[in-house]
Amino acid sequence: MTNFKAPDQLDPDSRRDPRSPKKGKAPENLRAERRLPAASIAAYRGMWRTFSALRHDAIASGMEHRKRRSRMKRQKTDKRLALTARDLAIFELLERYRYLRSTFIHAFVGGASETRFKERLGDLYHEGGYLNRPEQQWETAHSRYLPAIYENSNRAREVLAAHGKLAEPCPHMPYGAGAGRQFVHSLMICEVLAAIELATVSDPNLRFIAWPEILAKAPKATRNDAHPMRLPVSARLDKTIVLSREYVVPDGLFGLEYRMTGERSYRFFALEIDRGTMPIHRSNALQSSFSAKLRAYRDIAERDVHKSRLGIPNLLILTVTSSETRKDNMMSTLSNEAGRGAMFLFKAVADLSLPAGRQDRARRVRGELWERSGHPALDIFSDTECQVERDG
DNA sequence: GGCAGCGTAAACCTGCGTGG
DNA sequence: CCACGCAGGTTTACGCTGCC
Repeated sequence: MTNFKAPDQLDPDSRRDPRSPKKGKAPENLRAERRLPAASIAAYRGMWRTFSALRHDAIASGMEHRKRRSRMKRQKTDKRLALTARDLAIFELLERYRYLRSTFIHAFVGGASETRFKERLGDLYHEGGYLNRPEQQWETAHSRYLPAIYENSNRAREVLAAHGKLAEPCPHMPYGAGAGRQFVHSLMICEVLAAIELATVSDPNLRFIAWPEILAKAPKATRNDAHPMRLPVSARLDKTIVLSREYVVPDGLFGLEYRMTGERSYRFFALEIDRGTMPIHRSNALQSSFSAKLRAYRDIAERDVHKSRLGIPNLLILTVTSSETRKDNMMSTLSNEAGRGAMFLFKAVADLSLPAGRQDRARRVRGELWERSGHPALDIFSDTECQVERDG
């Protein structure tokens, strides 16, 4: 049986190191949760054994040595599980980023020991069933050597709902049918966005602006739209090019707030993840291609769609590709077309699914500058060249 | 009421075994 | 081959009981 604490019984201070002195007393409700009727204690005194003691006895007597559980299949051992505030933080994080590896989750919600943290994730998966390990992750060749990928189960969502913390799912990570086929793509969106957000959390001069905040400040018509992230494109871009697409939906949309100087400045970004599946060029402009997408974004910028539709002052397009060659091809495509080259930023990121060794995956995104065609490379974490905007 | 002792729980650690 | 699971151990906090 899991020992699930009711919403009002969570220890708000459970993330602290218990060895460090705690200021004040524990909340009354927590103490109430731990209290047992005196009669029960008297009845059980002397024969009441802890779970771990029982487990030690079982092993000592040679009755049963517990086999290592499969990482791919849920297997309960009836270990007690009391949810903590940190567990809720994990659930909240996984509502924002549908798929994240254990190392990313640890980087966000903390804990002195990553090993111990992974064990906790294992408990939330095996014992509580609060987390899932999506099966698609085991299909890739190196998956066994990589930190496990987690997502929330419905049970985690029920807990969040009980605490009034269940937010709307992010539109680029839909929970609907068919989302499974987009697993690798969705994972890459999550990892790139999470790496960028992680790069900001340790820097007091930076603040990550997530999609819900952008949407909350968008014009009313957009907020009421069933597909607010759709950015409408002109049907006819010029006399010769007609695009089939009526809108572009970025893989991700986020902002960065810079506080390096007294004034706050902002940049907003549309993220495009390219896994090499879409052709860069196509002779037929009606078919989807990377260059058609670039034209669509250029059209959006020229008509200030980002301002009218989302209420954001600027928009840069980040394209993350899987190889240097492909990135170079994309950038040369761009150089053949005049104007607005400064808004397109490129970075080739080595496959995030491959073993990273000692290298921090997050640093691969933060580490280098973003390249531009015909313009100097840009550090998106620095406010140079950044438009200064008043807050709000 | 105050305090010591005990039990429980939840953090932490290192070291080693092992599934796929 | 590597992350994860597990064993064994420590530290800290807190509630309960019994004693003074």
